[in-house]
Amino acid sequence: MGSLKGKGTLSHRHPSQAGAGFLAGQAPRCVDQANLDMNILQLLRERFAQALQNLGVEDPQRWAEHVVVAREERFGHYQANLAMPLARVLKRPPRQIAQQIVEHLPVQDICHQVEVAGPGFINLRLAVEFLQRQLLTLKNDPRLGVPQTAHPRTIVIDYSAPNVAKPMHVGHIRSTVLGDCLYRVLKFLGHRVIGDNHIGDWGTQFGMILFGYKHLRDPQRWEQAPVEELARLYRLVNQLITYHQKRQQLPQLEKQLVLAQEQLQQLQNQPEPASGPEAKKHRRHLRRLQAQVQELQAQVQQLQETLAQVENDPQLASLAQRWPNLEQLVLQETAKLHAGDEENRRLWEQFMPPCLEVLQRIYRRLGVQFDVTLGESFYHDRLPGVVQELLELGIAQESQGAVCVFLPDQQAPFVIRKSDGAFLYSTTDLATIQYRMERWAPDAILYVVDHRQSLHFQQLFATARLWAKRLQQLGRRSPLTKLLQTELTHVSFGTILGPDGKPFRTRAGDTVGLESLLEEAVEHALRIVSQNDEAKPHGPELSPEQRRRVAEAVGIGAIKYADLSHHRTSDYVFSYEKMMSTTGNTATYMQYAYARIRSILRRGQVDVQALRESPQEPMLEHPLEQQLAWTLLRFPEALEEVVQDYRPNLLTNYLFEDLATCFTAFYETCPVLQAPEGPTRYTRLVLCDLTAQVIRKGLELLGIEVVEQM
RNA sequence: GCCCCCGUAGCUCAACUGGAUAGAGCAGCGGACUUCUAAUCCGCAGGUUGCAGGUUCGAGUCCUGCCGGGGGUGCCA
Repeated sequence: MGSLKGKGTLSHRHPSQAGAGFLAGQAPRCVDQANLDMNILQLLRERFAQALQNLGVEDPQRWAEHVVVAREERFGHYQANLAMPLARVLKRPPRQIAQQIVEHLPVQDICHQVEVAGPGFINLRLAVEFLQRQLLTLKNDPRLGVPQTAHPRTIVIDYSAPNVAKPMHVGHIRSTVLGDCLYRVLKFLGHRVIGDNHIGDWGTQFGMILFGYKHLRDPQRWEQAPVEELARLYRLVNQLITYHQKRQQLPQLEKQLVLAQEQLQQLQNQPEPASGPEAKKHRRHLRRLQAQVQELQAQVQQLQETLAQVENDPQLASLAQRWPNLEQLVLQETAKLHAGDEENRRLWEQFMPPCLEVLQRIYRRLGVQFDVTLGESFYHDRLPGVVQELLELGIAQESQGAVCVFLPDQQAPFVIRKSDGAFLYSTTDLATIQYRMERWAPDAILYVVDHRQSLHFQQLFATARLWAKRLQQLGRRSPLTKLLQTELTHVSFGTILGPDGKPFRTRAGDTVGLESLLEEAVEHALRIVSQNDEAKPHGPELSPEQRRRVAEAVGIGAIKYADLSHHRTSDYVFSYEKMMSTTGNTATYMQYAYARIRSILRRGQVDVQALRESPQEPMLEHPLEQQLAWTLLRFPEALEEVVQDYRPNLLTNYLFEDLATCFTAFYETCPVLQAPEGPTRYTRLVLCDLTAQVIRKGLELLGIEVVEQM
């Protein structure tokens, strides 16, 4: 895998933590046109397309997309803002066009009111009868109105991707949780989805445990708990290597600090320009330098602390002294593994199963699954061939001893083989694309990886496309040529921050282990659950065992929901308090809402199955009932939006802002069990049951569990 | 230096891809519990969409230039 230098903390795909941003994919997205027959929006768009076609408008489908959910309640349920732009094309007044569309619009069975407003907005109000009919179908639909797509695509999702030799940490949450959610949603919509955990099982970190095993192993611990021992060895070797690196860095860093301080001093002594752009520049420069000095001071201090940790521990200090060139030794172990050294291969095979088991333990707890787990080692054999082929095709060339791909409009080359002959992350990723095309010929490959790797993916995608294109030009038959029709998207995401607004770390500057993080969340949840249970008006209802189960769902759910409810490209602050707040947009609130509804059905001894199977059409009298019915019917629309830009927070928005809010309003004003026996009570029970089902399904698609009672 | 991303209420997000008076939720303030689980609900307040131009019937959204923040940048992943 190469040098240990560099800034990574030696984790696969997710080296550490920081910043925000994302790179848009360039190929077609997972948008599906003629998809949802129970999707009201889709239905209306189709009707608009018909009307437009009759009016002789070109490309009616595209224009019909201007039909959207009404921006405000007073505009009705849906609105169409297409007459204005259409006016430019048809060269007629927009109001007139709107009027004409309305006259040709076949929506009598859907809407009870269609009106033209303002400069040419078309506002649509759904008919109560329509809502009632739809609700009747919906209430016994296990898919809750979400049809299977008519155009299934094959989609590979590359997510989680931890390093096997190293414990998972906070940096793995987002990729794992986001990827899992997208996996669930796409699958539910009827696509053929392949979840691939591209683990790091062949890199330097393995060299570390090989070295550790050979020289630092505690035989007794190894006998008793091999996995824990390997983790300990990894941490130990890593700590020693880091020590040496930092030892080397310190003088330089100190020099930098002095330099920056001098510069600052100098600038401060200079007379400040009176005004104008010069003064501005001066101030800006000053600010930057001040920030730099502060940053450097903090770094130096942290570095010294890290060094002291080793030096003040006699055992660690002696180990550090014993192997001053540990880095090289570890690299040698890695190189031997790659070269097929018998002993290292044997150890690798011995280590892998327990390492995978550790990962599996976390995935089980998180409820995350993969279809395949093909790590770096799996592609090992392909790497020389990939480089060879790219050289032959003239896509790559030798430069300064390394093999590089020089891409147009990019100053930095894409290095695919180092000057020492070793392969890189880039090589493996190319081989992985090749393999995925051979095996699945996917329509899309999604990489759920943090935003800092956007350049890498830009280069990777460009290189892979170049490769496919050249093969096609040469008329060679290769599964790779299909890549030209394949969507390649870097689903990037921002950083999880600590309370200080900096990447989430322990006080010592280490990353936080994922397992302890989950543990703490569940503990926190247990306190909340117990507190609530004890405060119930008729006394506690949950046994200790039940409380523990609920706490597990609440704690894990909170972490996931916090992640998924934020815009994926932005950073967010990790806080147990916030994520388990009982008010607001949290899993806890949604789970509670679910439990509450279930409690109603339980208390009323409602036969849910009979309720769902009843042929009786609900009767929506109260405006809030109608509102709730409509919101329930919009579930498919929400999922469609999620998939459009791979944004789960649009699902959480729907569940909380639209559905839960609407439900509680209904719940406050429309008594359910106390309503007189008959259509009203029946309808309200149906609404309750459906809300519960949609919440449950929605949370399930987010990878979050519900509980019947809490 | 160069490249990429971001900037909307104190905070977290919307605004359906150029449409109507920029909307929600937290937090803040004021109300409502012998409850269908108050882990709730109702109301109030909160904005020059970082700044300045431009494109047009119409800009938070598109273009240009600034300001501010983050990330990346030839052999880490």
